[in-house]
Amino acid sequence: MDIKGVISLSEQPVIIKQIIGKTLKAIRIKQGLSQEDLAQECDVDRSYISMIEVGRNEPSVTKIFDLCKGLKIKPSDFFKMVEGEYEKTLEQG
Amino acid sequence: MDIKGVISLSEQPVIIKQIIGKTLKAIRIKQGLSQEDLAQECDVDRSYISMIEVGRNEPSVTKIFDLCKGLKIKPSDFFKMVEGEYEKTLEQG
DNA sequence: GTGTGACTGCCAGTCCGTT
DNA sequence: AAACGGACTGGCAGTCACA
Repeated sequence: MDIKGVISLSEQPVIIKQIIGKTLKAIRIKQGLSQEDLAQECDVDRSYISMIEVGRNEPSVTKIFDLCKGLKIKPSDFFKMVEGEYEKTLEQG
Repeated sequence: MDIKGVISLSEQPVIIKQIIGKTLKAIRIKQGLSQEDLAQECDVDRSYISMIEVGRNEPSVTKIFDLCKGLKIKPSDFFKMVEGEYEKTLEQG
């Protein structure tokens, strides 16, 4: 088994949904919004925002696009952040 | 195959899953891979690849990361393509 | 203003047949 | 072979009520 196999095993190495939640929360806080504010902006349940941020639910891509609209950021920027955090987590193991 | 014809008359403005499928297929074809090749690479069912490409299923972000690994591209690049197509579709209305 | 147990409906994902 | 699609099911997305 080579290096590649060690790093990129497919079992359950990095939990993406937790990274998504962490990223979402960071952006929301930075913008001075409450979960409730964001929920209304995106027309979703407030507790749903909570679940995402805590890493209990993984939102679909469609939902992420909605959330990004509420946050007034580009989805591609959001995913870039997620990817960065993902790679960082992989390195740390 | 054009996205426009696929959009239903429901309130959904743009169907992200259709764009994801279109994007995935374009990349796969460009790399000269069959659905089966990619399925094996990502350890998923072959017909699942088909469903995504046809726009019947919307894969989770986690699955998209898996698929990108199989395609050897960066997820952020994938999402950038999706976003580009999304905005293009919005303009056309 | 935020987290969470409990619940339900729906859809992601698979199996298998068809082309 | 290579792709599509009908039919099925388990699990999770998403909601509500409360803490």
